[in-house]
Amino acid sequence: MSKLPKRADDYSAWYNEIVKRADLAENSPVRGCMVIKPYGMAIWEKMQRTLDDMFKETGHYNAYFPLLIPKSFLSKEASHVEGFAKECAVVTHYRLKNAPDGSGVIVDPEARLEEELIIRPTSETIIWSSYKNWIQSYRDLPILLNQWANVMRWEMRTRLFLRTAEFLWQEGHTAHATAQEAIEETRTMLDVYARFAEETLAIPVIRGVKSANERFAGAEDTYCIEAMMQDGKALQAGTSHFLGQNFAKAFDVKFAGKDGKLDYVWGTSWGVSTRLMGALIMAHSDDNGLVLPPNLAPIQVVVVPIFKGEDSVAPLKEACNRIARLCKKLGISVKVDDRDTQSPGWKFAEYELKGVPIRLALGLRDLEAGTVELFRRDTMSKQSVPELQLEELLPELLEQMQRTVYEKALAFRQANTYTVDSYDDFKRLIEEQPGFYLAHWDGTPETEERIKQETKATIRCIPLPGQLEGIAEPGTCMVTGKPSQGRVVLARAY
RNA sequence: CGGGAUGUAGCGUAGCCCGGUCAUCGCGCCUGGUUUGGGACCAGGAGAUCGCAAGUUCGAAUCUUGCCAUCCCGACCA
Repeated sequence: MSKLPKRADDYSAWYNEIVKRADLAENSPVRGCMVIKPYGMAIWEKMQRTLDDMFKETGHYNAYFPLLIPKSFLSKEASHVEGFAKECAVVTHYRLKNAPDGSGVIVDPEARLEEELIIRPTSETIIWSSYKNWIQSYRDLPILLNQWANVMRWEMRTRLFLRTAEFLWQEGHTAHATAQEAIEETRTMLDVYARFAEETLAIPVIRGVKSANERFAGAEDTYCIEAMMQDGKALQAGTSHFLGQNFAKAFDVKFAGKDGKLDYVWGTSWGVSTRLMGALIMAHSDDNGLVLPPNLAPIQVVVVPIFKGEDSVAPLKEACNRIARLCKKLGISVKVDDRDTQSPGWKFAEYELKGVPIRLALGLRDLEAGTVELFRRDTMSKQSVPELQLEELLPELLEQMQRTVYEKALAFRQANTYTVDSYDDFKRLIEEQPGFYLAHWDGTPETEERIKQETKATIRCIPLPGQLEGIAEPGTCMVTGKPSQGRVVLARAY
């Protein structure tokens, strides 16, 4: 097996190769759609489990709504349909038949649907059509639902995990009696996402608000978490929307308050997708392959025996199994790879490619000395440790590695974040050194559009208070010189 | 969807310009043996209607046209 492309030579080739070689996903026969392979799915499942627990802790329940949405639903909220119309797949027929000329099957023209169905690009509309039936009184509120689902957006250019036509995600949809409560929900979920990104994915994020141009179609406000990838580009890792009464009005969802007056319900929606897999890869991995934070690694410790002659097999296997039992006792996911069909060197390279955090190798020398060779993936360093110390060492080390991976990503972001005051400087610097740029902006969509046209950079977010040092002071817009309340984050983005 | 490139075995490739024993090589795969402290070695073997479809021709991987897919650059986007 040859080496991966290097990040410095061709970042996107490196990304594409790592996804395939680490056995995460591959392209399918269907344009823009991916096959998520078992190892990739195992990582996604770990993300799901952690998030799902966090949603439940914050009072949410799971539900499931249909894949297909009546076409008429989508058009009820004007800006929503405008945002999604260009990328919808449509079901028009419900039957196939044999072609008269025997060439296969064709769509039966007799079986045309009365009303065409849209494959969901997101589920606000179908969910709010149900909420209309579920909500009459303030006593029915709040409704706090989440669903794990697939959605489809007919993208022009796709990349595995980062942008696929079909992707897996979760979408939360909540309904509230007051604007205040809905806004709090929006912020709570943003916080859940930020904690998940930082504690589980080990990716530092900036919490912020989107500018009007970048807002979700149908939302009053879109909050987001923005992460930096190793090529200095930004990736939106999660969004939480305050929907105001937009969908309640579109679907006529009213409730009677304590005072007996009817009012429209306030809504939120929030989601993260398999795109997080892309974020995970691009935030941490290196030229040797994946680097997984221990909290997400399907295999946290792999144990590899190094055989030497027939007589060494039984005792080495026994020692490996002894270590595996210890790991299980400690709640560490472990795999013993005692195949004699692959050489130790092959296995080393393989598990490095797959990002297994810790590798323990042991041969006859170790058996005699009572040691194992311990390799950690994040630093690519080896040391010999007494087997008896593993019980103490492994949990400690996994925890430490989780922190190290996070700190490395944070240091990278800090090293690639710049403050800039002149638009000419910005235009030059964004070419020379990709990263986050903190600059003053006059708050108008026109200026934002101009920056985007001229530099391909966008306003990633207006950071929430306390997110970044020294950006809260007022100043003047770097483009127009008009007043600005504080600095915003600009970057080129995925 | 606009501009560019590519498509030959599971993967990476040679051949294409100058149609005709050219389907080449490496990895991987299978069998047997020797091995195992950083992607082992030797011997033997299997595997390809040269992306798909039409056309030109006595003859097409090679020339022409259309389509499909992938990658890069734009527009769009989680």
